[in-house]
Amino acid sequence: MTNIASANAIAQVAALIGDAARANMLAALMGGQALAAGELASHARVSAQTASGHLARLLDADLIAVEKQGRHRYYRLASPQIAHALEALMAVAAAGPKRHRPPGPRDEALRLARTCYDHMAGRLGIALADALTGGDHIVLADGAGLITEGGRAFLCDIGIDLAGASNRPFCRTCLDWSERRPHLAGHLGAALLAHALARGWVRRTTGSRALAITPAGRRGFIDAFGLPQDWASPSA
Amino acid sequence: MTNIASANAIAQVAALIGDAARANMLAALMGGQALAAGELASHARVSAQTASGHLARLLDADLIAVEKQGRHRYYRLASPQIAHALEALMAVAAAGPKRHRPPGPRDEALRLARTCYDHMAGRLGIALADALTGGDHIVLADGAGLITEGGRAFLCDIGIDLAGASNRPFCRTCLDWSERRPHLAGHLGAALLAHALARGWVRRTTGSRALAITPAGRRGFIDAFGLPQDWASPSA
DNA sequence: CTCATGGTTCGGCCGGGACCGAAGCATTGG
DNA sequence: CCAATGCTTCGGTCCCGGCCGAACCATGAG
Repeated sequence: MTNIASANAIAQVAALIGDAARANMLAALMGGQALAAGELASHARVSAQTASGHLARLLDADLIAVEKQGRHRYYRLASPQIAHALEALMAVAAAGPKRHRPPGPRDEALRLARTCYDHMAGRLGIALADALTGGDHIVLADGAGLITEGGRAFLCDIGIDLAGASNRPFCRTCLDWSERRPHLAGHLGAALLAHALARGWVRRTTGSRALAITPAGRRGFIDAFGLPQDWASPSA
Repeated sequence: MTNIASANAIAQVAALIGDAARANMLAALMGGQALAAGELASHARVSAQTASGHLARLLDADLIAVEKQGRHRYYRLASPQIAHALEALMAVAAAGPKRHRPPGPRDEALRLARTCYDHMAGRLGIALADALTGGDHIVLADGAGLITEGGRAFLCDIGIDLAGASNRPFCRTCLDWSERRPHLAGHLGAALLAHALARGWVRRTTGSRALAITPAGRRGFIDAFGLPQDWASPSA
């Protein structure tokens, strides 16, 4: 008898994620921004009442959190742990049944650059991970990585301060579902996205997880991180 | 419109895990050993027919794999990715709703030492992680870690060969659900368990994930890894 | 105050799927 | 060849839970 209580707890969480409407809502929230109930309803393609019911259940289970603002209610993922679990499920789903695997996002903009919870994904995310790895600034293991001493200095020069992270790099990897290769997540991934947004290298787009790369970004990423000139071209 | 195809794929996987009977089966398989259909049925407390149906669905989705042997059919998790996803869900479930959280395993033997898929968990797993971290043999980040040069030599001396892992440490952490602290998983974790089993330091117990620590193990762990004398006493 | 908008609650409908009894295959042993 | 064991397939029941229409609150605007 392995502990059946914990198995049942897993089942409850998984059952919540295991509904198409709720999964679509959670996937939308993986974009990293808080979304209003109505937006989530349209993402999931269900009516407002139905969405409300789903959101109440997700809220009750602490999978999401809510913030009231005027007559809107903005929902977001309750914790990075939730995002991590969704990523792991995504990896399983992508690797699993070969028959009906989604051929990745149709939208070219999404393949190029998008947000993934709180960091960058798509070819941009992968190019950054490759560049940092190639420059010996980070070392990637399976599922995670560490920042080297040189890498810490390098990032500090660029202007990315890994606050207080004396010996705790907070660097994780996340399997990119369009490119099937790992990109940077975790604390470092979030810091990179914040930095790129602050410098105006990328802009969020409304209604999509796609990131728009500005002209300054085209130069900035190449100059600062040493990305190859042709990093934006499809598939490595 | 974020990609709804991938969200639906997640939903299908999560829905499979999100049933109490199937979750219990998968949790049992997290012990790392292949189990026969009948054993899984009793773990899940359902009839053989019901279990068979569940197993067929899990098999169809490539969450588990089967090996026929005589008139038995032994099922196991299809990949470490599956185990990883289950771990992540377990972490969410444990951190989630405060009301009905399972107070951890009642069984003292499980709290002391048990298998977690292919590595060691419980106070033993945590003590090993702490000792290796304290000795600067590994460095843990959130969710992963790297082996230092000294650590590689140290492990090699003990007799643990990290075959071909030149610069790829294959070292992950896994949140221990009884102790709420990370223990070692990944390639290194599996190697440690294999080593302990080979030396006769621990033995698998039938019908449970608990690991029995032999007298040789009591000495071996302390001598080889420098565990504190009182590592087995409850909570650090 | 009154209306419009965003969101939630209530009630009833309905389908998917979990469950078990019974029967049907395979494999091993006598 | 027959019996026992382990597992799967079939058929039928039943209930959980997703869905929407309608009505009900809350907030902000005129």
